[in-house]
Amino acid sequence: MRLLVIDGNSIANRAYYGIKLLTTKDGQFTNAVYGFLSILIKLKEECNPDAVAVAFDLKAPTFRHKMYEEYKAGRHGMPDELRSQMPILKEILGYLGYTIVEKEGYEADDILGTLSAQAKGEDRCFIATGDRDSLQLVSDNTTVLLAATKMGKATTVFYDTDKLMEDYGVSPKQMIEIKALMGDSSDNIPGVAGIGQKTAGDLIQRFGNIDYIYENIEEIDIKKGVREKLIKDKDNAYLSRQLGTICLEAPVDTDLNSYLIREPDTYNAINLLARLEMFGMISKLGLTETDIKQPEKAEEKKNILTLTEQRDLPLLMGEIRKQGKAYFVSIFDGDRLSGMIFNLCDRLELVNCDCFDFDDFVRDFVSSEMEKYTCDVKQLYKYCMRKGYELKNVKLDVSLAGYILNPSANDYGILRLAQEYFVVTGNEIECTEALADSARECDVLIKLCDCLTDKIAENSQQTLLYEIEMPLAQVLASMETEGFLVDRKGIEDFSAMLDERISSITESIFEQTGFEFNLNSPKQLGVALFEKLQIPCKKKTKSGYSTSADVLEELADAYPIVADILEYRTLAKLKSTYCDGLLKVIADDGRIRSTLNQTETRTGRISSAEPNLQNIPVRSELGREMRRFFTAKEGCQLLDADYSQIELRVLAHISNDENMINAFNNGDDIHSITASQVFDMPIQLVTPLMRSRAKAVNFGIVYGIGAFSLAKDIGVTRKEADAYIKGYLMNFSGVDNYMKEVVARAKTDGYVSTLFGRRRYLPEITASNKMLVGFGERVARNMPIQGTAADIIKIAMVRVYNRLKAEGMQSKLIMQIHDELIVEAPDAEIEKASAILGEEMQNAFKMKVALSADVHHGKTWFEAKE
DNA sequence: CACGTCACG
DNA sequence: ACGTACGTGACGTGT
Repeated sequence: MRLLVIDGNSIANRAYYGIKLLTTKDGQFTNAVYGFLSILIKLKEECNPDAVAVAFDLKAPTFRHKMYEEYKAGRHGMPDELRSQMPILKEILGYLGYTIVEKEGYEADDILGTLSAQAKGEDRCFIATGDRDSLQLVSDNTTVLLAATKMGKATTVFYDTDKLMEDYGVSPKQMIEIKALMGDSSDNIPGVAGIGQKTAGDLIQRFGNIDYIYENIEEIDIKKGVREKLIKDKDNAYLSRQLGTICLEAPVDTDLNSYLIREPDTYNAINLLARLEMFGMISKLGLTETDIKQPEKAEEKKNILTLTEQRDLPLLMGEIRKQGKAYFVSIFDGDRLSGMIFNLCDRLELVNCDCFDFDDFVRDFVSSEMEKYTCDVKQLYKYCMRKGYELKNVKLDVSLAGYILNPSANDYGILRLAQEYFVVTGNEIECTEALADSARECDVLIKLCDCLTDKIAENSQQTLLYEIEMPLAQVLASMETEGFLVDRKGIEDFSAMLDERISSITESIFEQTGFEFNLNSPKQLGVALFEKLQIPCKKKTKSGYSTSADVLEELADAYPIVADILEYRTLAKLKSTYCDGLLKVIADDGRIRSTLNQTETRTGRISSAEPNLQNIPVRSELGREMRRFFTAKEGCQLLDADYSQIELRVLAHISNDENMINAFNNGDDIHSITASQVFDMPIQLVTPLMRSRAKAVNFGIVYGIGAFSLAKDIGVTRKEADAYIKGYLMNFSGVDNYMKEVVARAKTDGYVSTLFGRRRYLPEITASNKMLVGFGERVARNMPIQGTAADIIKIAMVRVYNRLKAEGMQSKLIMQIHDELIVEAPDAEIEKASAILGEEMQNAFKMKVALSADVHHGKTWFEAKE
């Protein structure tokens, strides 16, 4: 028999500290469980055991150990975030078929020792632990697997007697002798004061054990100081040996047959893992839903995927219509719709467009009034737009519903959502491998829709889902389809110009250093600047010197080379990301089509990717030039409208701060007003410096503020920054109250929400890690503001899109940059479209302060930004 | 694939 | 004593 004995506490500890904190959305920490299971999978592969015992500490708090516990509680005690995971870990291990061993008054170590001693006659015994204490248990047939984390990757080192001799130069038994001398602070074993690992190892290698050492203490060849220390702590050495010897006779079940791996309880295991939101782990552990023996399931439903023949399409359409609601998934192969699967309750029906032409069917289906329930509807909207079909009456996109219910996930696919919301059907589907996932998606779709619809109603998030996100999907589809026309030649020329400037600045830099290196490597740059050139280093990162712009800027005046490097960075960024990056993605028609993600951000904003058009340079003069290459097509102009101070206006509204509301309603410049109030002087006397500091304070408030960071940002002392914040919160007491309230609510509810009910869960806000709590609090202060602003511009987008369409105009919304919308409008429509844009943005939502949006137009984005 | 850096709101 | 503003995405290096 091959026996694997795991030190449960030690491995859980390694897992907990080796993996960043993870939580489910309702706040249950899961990282230790996740890490433990990952290690377990690896161990099983490496050891191929027949029997597994997982040992846990269960120590009675005796007097001696009480001190030890208290000591541990102060320094290395088990944090609550880990403690809460232990029962769950034990539960899942049980379901997976492993036996847990624990005994009142004994540590896991003792159980490892006892079972390994018991396994003497067996083929092999493996002990898995993170703790070097157990190395004394190594024997001819007992191998200790030491789990360690190197560079964030879990590694195991196999210790047999040879390896032990190689690393420590001693036998397993002698490990105890070493410990007797060096002690172990984490286990409260005193050892001999002043003797560390090095000396202890050396002594035992030379003399074998402490008995010999003490019997011959005067004769043996050791340094005087060492001899004195040994004599002084002789009692401690013997006590330590006793304490450090692992018990081999713990009263646990020693019949190794009791630890044979059992058949897993798949049903409970999967359900628990799903509750822990560890969906990937289910398959990693080799559990599959079809394995589930569903105890309480009465109906023996078996879904069969049938292929619709061309001639049966009208029949299928009739059947869907009869059902009233169409539940379907679309299968895309790139931009091509390669098939659709419909859920007809008693079976799944595949319409495979590779077999025949089904354009007519698709057109009839999408443009029918049938209620449609599906997933990733933006993709289908885009397909329909390209084909010139109208997609009507989409009732639900489960991805969007999932995102509204919890925006912190990374995957909003049907199968993951089904697991998250316990929609497990276990139906077997007969179909080919290629279609398996789509078929399973379609299979769970009805139940998932019902479940998510209920949850949305429970949370009162109907408006958000049905009035904002669902209609927005179509708007985004249209924007993605339109794309943004760019001037390829312009970018190419700009790129060539940058190239020349980069060459010359590179040359100049290497002339100054006297040697060449890779300027793009922060590592090499750090070495060059701070070692070879001896420039004083201001800040370090975990992997070396920091060479970020804020550090370099401080050095730029004193060292011309640093200024050159900053310029190089600017030019290199412009060239690689903005010139070369964009040139790569220009379509044949000269337009760039970015993907606008609707389920990406935790605040409700949309994000833009491949390429990201939401971060085209604007702040620097040279970078801003890029915007000259984003243009309107022949006969059109770009309209650019941006909200003025939308986040601060939102803050004024939701905090109901009279002072701030009045400032906005008077049409005052908010940063100047803030300055005049924080610095307590008439607005006419506010200097530009004061205004800019006040502006930073306003930003800080929106971001959740800390005096330290504000100080760093505006270059004043911490104390001054603190005074600014205090002054701010005194003057804007409504804001002060709001900030306190929102944090308190986050702590009681576990989430914060926007004016429109968009939620973000903040499980970390009740953690014991102070940094994590601090982060949670800042997010709690920021998300409702950023998120409400995001809600508002989404409403505006839907309304602008619908108005332009309803009025039969050719103007198209083509881009959104968080508080800014861009429309491409035919010259003849400029005025009307501008008016629509401005009106819809300003009227998107009525608050206690009016929303204000400025609209400008021009041939290029550069010109349209006034 | 993670990290450092930097572009935007 | 320590680390410190919110939300994103892309590029290049180096493990």
